[in-house]
Amino acid sequence: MLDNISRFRRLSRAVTTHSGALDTSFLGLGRPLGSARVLNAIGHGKTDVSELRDYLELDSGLMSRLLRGLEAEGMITVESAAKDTRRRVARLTDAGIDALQQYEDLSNGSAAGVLERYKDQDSLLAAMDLIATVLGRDHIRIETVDPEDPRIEYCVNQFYDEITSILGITFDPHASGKPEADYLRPPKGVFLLATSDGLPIGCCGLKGQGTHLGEVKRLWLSSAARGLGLGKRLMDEIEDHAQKLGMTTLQLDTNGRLHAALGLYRNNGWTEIDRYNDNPYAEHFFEKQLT
Amino acid sequence: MLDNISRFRRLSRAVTTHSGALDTSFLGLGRPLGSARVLNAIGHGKTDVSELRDYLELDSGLMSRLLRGLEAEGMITVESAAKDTRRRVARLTDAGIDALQQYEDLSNGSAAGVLERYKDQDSLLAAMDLIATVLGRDHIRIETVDPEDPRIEYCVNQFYDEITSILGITFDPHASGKPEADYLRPPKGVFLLATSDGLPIGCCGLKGQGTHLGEVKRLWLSSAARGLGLGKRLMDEIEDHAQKLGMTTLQLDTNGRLHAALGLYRNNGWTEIDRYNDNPYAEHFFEKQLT
DNA sequence: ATATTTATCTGACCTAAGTCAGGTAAATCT
DNA sequence: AGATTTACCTGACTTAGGTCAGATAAATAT
Repeated sequence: MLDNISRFRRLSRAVTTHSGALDTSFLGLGRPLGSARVLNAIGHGKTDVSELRDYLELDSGLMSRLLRGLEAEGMITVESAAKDTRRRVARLTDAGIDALQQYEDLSNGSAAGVLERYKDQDSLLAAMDLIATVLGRDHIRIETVDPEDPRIEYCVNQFYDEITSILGITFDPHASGKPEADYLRPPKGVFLLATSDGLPIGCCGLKGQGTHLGEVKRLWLSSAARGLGLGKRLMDEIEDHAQKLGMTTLQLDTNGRLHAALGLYRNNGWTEIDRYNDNPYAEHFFEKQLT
Repeated sequence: MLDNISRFRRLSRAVTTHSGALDTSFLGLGRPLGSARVLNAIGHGKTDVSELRDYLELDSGLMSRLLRGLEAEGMITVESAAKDTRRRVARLTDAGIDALQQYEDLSNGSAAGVLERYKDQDSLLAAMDLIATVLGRDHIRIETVDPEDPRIEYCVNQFYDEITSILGITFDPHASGKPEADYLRPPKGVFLLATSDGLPIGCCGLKGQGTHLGEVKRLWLSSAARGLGLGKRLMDEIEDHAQKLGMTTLQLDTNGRLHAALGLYRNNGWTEIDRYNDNPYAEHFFEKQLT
């Protein structure tokens, strides 16, 4: 009925109308939007003036004037940094903290209003994650993190949930040989986390023993991140890290019902080998020589 | 990991960044955003100056100056209306039509870029439809339309597709007794269409024979419109129309696997009755007395 | 016919937002 | 130590966007 592009524009309209209404209510607090942005940024930990300028993409002159304005209002104080007295650091006063809270209340209220009124929040949130991730696909970050980082815990739990539902069984992580964190962090291994504007959308671990042999573990992609080539990006980075760690051969196991994963391995230089462990959930075993 | 409200705000950021980029490229055509909005509005049929003012919510002074600017640029001409010479009507010149086309190209290109780069367009579009519909839930319109309206055809095809996939069979609309359009339009019956910002999201037909007995047919809700109480709204309006058409009893048939529909009927005063037709796909039959 | 209303325009004025060219003082390089 | 760079500030200026109080002329009401 509506063509695809109209449907996209319909989303844009809905969201911008919604956040336009939010801007208007922000203005209701009697402070121009520019000052409000600065106040909010300071409240969210951007305290260095240079950091603020960078984050908000403002000219230094304009930035300076906005800070003077907030200072005159008694919302913030600005002091020179101890280390480098050229740098200046902004801090919220008590009045500033109150004002920030008003903004938070407004914006939470407006977001929460939509969410609370809708019955099936999970699918609504999943739809939001998908769209935000696809729109921001060029800004997906991959970083190395500690295997015990809470974001990794989140990813791995998602991973177990999916395996449980796909395999239709109660999956016991310990039965598949839960890798110990020490083997997944330098100097033996590494853990990669992919995020899109703060949301964890994928991970992959490389388990090592200090030998030439490494094992790829816990490759997971959020449903919001499928079809963006992120699986390949993660695997490529894992291989780079493996080489830097002195590995020459990588192995992994997987289940035949994880079609996307099987395709990824087969198309990227992995060859199927015989079973090399007793993981009851694994059916397929792969190996790749690093050159 | 991220709380729900952060996930919502993440979507807002992604969309507004995206349309902010569009605004910036609009500015690349060397015309301020305000003039661009006026030009686009005129191009989309808002030709009366008062209509433009109303639509764009601009002060008459500002409107006037923007029109003078576009006139000086040679994009539009403004003439007095024939009927009421106080009213003025704007019209695009050939140069204006060209300029409008540039804006259209930009905005189509930017939407199309996102869509084309993503493999699973259908689920992306479905996610967009869901969010736009939920955000715009207070602006859902229900109107009576002709049963042969192309938008109804679209809805009914969706309806058949869903039945086919839910029942796991090749559904033959004729076998379920395709109702003839004449029985679904005044004076015998009626057809309702629900739209959200132009997108058809639901429909319901009332089939009549000019007697006291009516039949509810083809109640369909887009997956984007579930959980918004739209099913009940449609049924309530159908009952109102039925009473105005002199009906006292309504009937309908449905399949047991359409759980949401069964729940809707059971919770809204319908009572299950014996089979009243030979529709092979129907398993449950309901009746409601109008008081 | 006169008074009132309506549709638009004009001029004067305002604010938010942003640019740009220096200026100052501290930090860093050579 | 002197030159250069960095971080921030100030003043002068511009543009977009918008408000408000009339002015004008046509349409409508009495």
